[in-house]
Parts: sequence; C-alpha cells; structure tokens
Amino acid sequence: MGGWLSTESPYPVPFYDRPVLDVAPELLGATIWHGPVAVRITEVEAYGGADDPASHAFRGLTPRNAVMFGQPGSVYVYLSYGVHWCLNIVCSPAGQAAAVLVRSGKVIAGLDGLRARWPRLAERDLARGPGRLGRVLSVGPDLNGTPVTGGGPLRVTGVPTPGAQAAVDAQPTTYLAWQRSTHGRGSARIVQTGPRVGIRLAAERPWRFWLAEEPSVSRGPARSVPHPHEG
DNA sequence: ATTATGATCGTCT
DNA sequence: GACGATCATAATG
Repeated sequence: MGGWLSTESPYPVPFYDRPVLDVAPELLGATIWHGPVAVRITEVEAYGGADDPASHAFRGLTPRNAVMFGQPGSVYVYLSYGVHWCLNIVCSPAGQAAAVLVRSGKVIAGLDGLRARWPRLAERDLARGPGRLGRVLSVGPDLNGTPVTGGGPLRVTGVPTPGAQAAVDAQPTTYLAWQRSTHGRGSARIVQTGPRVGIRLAAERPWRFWLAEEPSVSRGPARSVPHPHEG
C-alpha cells in the first residue's frame, strides 16, 4: 500500500479499517510512541471477534471489550493475570470486533530513563513480551479507547510492511520465512508466523507474527510451524 | 537450560 | 468463585 511513507505522521484510520490478519503483519516494523518513549514493533498477534474462540470478544460485547467493537485505530487495554496492562490496536470496521495485540518491540527512544528504572533488564528485554511492552510505554486503563492515529497520547508512525499476509498465504508448505520490503537503509523485513502464545482455544491458528532475527521477540512455546493442510 | 510457582485483580459465570 | 492473550524468581537437571 502506498501513501503512508512519512515516518512522522501517524498511520491513518483506514490502515486499521481492514481485516485484522492483513493489518497485524503490516504493523511489524512500525514505531509506537508514548511521551518520550518509542518502541519499534517486532511481534504481534491477531485476535478476531465472533469467529475467534481465543478472543476476548468471542462471546459478544461486554463492558471490558467494548472498544474492540468500536473505532479502528483506537486502543484496547486489558489487565493480564491481575498484573500487566497490555496494549491492543483495534482493527476492522466499527461494529466488528478485532484487534492486534502488540507483544514485543525494541526501544528506540527514551532508553536512558528506562535503563535507569530497570537496571537489571537487558536492553533487548525491556519491551519483550506484552506485559513489559505495556510497562515501558506506561500503558494503563486510562488509555483504553484512545486513538493511535493522532489527537491522543499514543502514536503509531513509520512505514508499513506491505503485503505481509499475502506473502504468508503464498507459502504452500510452511509458514516460514518470507522476505521483502526493503525500506531505507536496505533493511529487509522478514516476517514469520506461528501459533499465538498463552491461549487454549484456537491454539493452532498461526496468528502470531514476528520479525525474524529480532532479539526482542518473546520466546513462545513454538517458533514457526508447519502449514496445516486443508481438509 | 528447563520447569514450577506465586503474585494479583478485573471480568464474567 | 474461577479463570486468565504474563512475568519474576526459585528450584531442579
């Protein structure tokens, strides 16, 4: 997709107003900002609605998941295990629930302050995993429902990774590596997919996406997996 | 290196 | 009252 090639202006609402499986891998490599801290996204997961038993929205609208049914490009924040505030970005048209869980990233701004606050953590671990990513970005319930498209405290900027899902689909035998998209500095983005982490239902769907060779990607139970045969 | 366990609380049954 | 889209620490091989 062309048109959003500025590294400064936020990805616009139409970027998110699409099927979540298209948006999720394209979000890899983007930068998410909150105050002085910025993180380059290296790992995400896609969650659907009524079609996805692993989704918070599977059983319909509740007070907690309401923003998942709302405006694409807004943030869905939930408390994980009573401890961690995790960050999602809502996708697909309003009225249809879907969101991308931002799981991991590499800190690219505000590093000094974060290092001082968590001196025992290696730099690559600061935003590794959804709990720690939420922590470095100061994600809390106050951000629930706010936009990442401008006009709010959070911004997502950068250059989308185009056509990532299409390339994943084109791989007939494995979900393995795909390459493409050389943006500036000749940095190739290699997208890999595998099962989502920490869920029981629909655990076989390879709806987790990450950038290969990225040390900030959380270690899940599986890496990339064989392509399940149809029928 | 891998595996087990406690923490902690909002949400839904 | 049970259950997590998790993480840090402790125990064990």
